[in-house]
Amino acid sequence: MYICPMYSSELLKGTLKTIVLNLLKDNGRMYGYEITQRVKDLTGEKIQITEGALYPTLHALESQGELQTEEVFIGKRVRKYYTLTEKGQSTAKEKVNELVDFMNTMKFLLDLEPRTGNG
Amino acid sequence: MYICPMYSSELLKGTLKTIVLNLLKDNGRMYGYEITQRVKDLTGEKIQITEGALYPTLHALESQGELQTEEVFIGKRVRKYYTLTEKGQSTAKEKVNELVDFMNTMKFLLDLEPRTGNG
DNA sequence: CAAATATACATAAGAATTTTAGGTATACAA
DNA sequence: TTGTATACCTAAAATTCTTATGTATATTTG
Repeated sequence: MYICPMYSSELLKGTLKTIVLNLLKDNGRMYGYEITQRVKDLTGEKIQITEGALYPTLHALESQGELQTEEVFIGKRVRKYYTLTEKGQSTAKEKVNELVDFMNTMKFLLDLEPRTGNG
Repeated sequence: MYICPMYSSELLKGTLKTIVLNLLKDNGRMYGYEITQRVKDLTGEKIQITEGALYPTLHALESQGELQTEEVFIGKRVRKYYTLTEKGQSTAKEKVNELVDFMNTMKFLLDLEPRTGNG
């Protein structure tokens, strides 16, 4: 039984930074691959962040001073852990508030009844 | 007193078709400029659809058979009214369902408490 | 132990969508 | 008559993501 189609990918656009910042806010520190798997697991595979989108985003957030990195060796492999900077913490809150506000606005816009008798 | 900043435009990405289809579903028929003004009014200027984004989207939806047009002269000016085709009506419902589902998934993803004691 | 899969990083070409910036023209208000 | 609103349109550039590819180590499976 096939249940969970992914969303048509357009919807995800613009939410990636918010997702990343918020996951790091809740989880302290995470590495890239872990983020992709966590999002996949938590959403029942409905949202799948591709590495081609994630890694450039992580690099951008780092260069903007939102994230800082810490490299840890796991055997012979390097794993790059990301944590929020102070700036990143406030940005995370702003982004989440903005997204919640946006979603409420969208619901209002979409749930509207046909306007009869008031316009 | 300045209250209502627009959303950082990234969030809007991917929602334009859904907004257009749903407005037409609720309002029967509308023309392009009307859509921009309606969205602006209904959202307190938080969401502003630019004409550069809207018109190409309307043309695309029409060429995909989601919309049909009707030209009406207002004085010397042509006004292009858009209405949903049958295909457009079912697409509108699908798109709205998809967006609502997506927003619920996002809220779940963002409202998560730090996971302590279960991993 | 060989092969396949999973982990883990990364970049780059191309696609899709939007912004920004223009263009045209009529209608109306100051 | 000058500015603003209405009403359509297009195109270059920017943004963001997908798809495809590359590299390498670790683990599982036959």
